[in-house]
Amino acid sequence: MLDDRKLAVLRAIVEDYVSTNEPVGSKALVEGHNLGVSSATIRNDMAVLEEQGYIHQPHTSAGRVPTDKGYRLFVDRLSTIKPLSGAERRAIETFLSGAYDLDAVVGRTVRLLAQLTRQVAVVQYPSLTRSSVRHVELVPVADHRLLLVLITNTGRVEQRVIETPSHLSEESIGHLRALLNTCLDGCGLGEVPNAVADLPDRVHPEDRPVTAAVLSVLLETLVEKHDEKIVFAGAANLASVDFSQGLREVLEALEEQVVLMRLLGETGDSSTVTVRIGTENPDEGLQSTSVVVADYGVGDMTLARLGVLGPTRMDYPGTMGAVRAVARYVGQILAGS
Amino acid sequence: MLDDRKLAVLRAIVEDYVSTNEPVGSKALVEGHNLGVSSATIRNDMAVLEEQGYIHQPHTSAGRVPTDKGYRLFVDRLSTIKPLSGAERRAIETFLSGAYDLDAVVGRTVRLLAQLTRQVAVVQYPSLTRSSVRHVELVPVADHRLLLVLITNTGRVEQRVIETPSHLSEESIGHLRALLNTCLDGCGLGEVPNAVADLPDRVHPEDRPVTAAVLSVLLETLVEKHDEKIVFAGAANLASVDFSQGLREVLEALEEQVVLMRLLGETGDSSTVTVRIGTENPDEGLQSTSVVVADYGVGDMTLARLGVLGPTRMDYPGTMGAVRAVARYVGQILAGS
DNA sequence: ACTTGGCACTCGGAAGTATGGAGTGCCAGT
DNA sequence: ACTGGCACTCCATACTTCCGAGTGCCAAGT
Repeated sequence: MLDDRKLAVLRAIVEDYVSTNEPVGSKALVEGHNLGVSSATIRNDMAVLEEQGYIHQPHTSAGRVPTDKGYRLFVDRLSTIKPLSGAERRAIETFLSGAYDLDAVVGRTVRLLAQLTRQVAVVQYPSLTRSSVRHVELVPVADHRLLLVLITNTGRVEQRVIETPSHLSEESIGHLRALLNTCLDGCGLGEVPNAVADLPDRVHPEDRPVTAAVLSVLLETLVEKHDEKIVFAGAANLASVDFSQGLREVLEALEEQVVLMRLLGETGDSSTVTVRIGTENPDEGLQSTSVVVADYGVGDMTLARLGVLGPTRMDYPGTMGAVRAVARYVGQILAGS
Repeated sequence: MLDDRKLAVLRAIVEDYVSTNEPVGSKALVEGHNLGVSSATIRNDMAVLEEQGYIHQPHTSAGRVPTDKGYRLFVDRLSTIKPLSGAERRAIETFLSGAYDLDAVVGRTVRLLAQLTRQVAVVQYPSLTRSSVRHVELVPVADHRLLLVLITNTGRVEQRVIETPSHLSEESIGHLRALLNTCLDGCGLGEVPNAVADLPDRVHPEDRPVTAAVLSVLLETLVEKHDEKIVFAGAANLASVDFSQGLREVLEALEEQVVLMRLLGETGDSSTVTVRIGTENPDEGLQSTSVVVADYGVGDMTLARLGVLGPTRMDYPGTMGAVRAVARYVGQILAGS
């Protein structure tokens, strides 16, 4: 259906359009990319490509612009992920290595990715559900108040204040703490409810109400924090692109946690980097943007996702390279901390 | 210099311009606000106001637009802070009361304020330096690793991992924990360095290296977190306003912690709400924006600031009302938690 | 000493009118 | 199957015109 030359033409169109932001015509193509044929031939090829829906001309007598379908083909078959330059790698390394806690890691990552790609970066915090309990701590902070601190193996720390029905002695607290930790050490967060089910029966009867209160807060915390936290950075980069009136919508979408969740959504197959182009996006306001997403994690355990959002007219190979590289580095950093 | 009628004219100009976003002419003024004089008189007044620099005409034969100086006069002498409607108050209350931890409080506050004012909201986390220690916790998480958790009376929780030079027994940890807490309970964060100065001498000699490590991390944490955390929301609201090309700059400024810090900067006098208009702003990219800032805190202790950023052409009375109200509610919420 | 109606003047913005050129589609020739 | 040539389309730009909102000023009125 599409011979090699037509594919080459499509690739050339995408590349030129991405770099110039102007519809590209047959003449420019033969000059810029030595295709070895004349502009008339190219025009014929372009006519075919247009008929198949890969490119589109804004008006008669204008050059061609890739369609979403055209970008899709380009990403799937015509481009290879571009590895980062040495300088960029070093930049990533130094930028990320100074991070001392999870917030810092995520914060730096998102800024780094935004800067590297000159687009909007989105990073999801490591999943709670897929991580496990490293430690539970109970701290009395006032007479009828306990602070519950939950530390996961991914370095995430959640804390909640518990109002206790009655006063607790240091001893009871110590006992409860010990119990909790033996029950839960290394326990996957999903299994916590089961693991603590019989706890109330194992404490001194008069401590049961307190235990129940603690457990209910603990379980609540797990449920509430189940929806993952997501941050973004680089919104300023949107301003330079000219979205046809859609800028406001894009910004609005970015501020909705739910939309961001969907945005990183299912990373389809298990390939390293997933790309969602234009109308392939679920959200209404993002129909003229593309998203490049990668999983990140420690070892072969996927913890969460990160990605980049930009106009469909985007440097896909470069962006994919940056996203992949950053995802890897973050995994390493998390593993080492 | 400026008689009452001229002030009334200025007020009318500001109000009209804010609501219509179009330069306002003498005719529109006499029609909209019953000033009791003819348009010719108004024109004379406007000429004076212009000469004094309170208003400005974009081009000959256009209406007048307030200058920064004009807005300043309006804010200082011509307007009163507009209290919120009952519905708005209730909205604030229900929206904020569901927050369970500091992150949630701040997160909800910033979104609420953005929605209420339809502008960009900025909220600073409660200051660490002005708060005090409620509890310090040491948790062993691995063989040579301790987690230090610092809980302040404002509900803020900081955690850091400590690499210890040698293994610590549960007992030593318990001892150290107890020591730390007796030393530091209720201690202002600024006084921490003094309070712990003699700690190494009070532990068992063989625990001294570990103690030193813990203390150094503790002090580090205090220093690092000294620069306050700031979040913003509502960037989408910027898109609806038309900044003369400056949108990108504004977005960039918003993403710089440092700039945000300066933005909330000195709340000049101790009045409830401070307004900084246009070129009064320190930052270059924000010369065409105004900022409305208020302190918030518990009782009469100021913890931090929050505010709103928008175009100089802004509904000052309404915005000031919203900022003041939200600041008060946040204080209440923090006091109650 | 203000205020007012009248009037000439200015100038930006909208709407209409050329014009140039980039790009196309098609066709006949190699 | 490719190429050069050619007529055609139509967007972008620049230029002109024109309308009207708004002004400043002045002379007359209170």
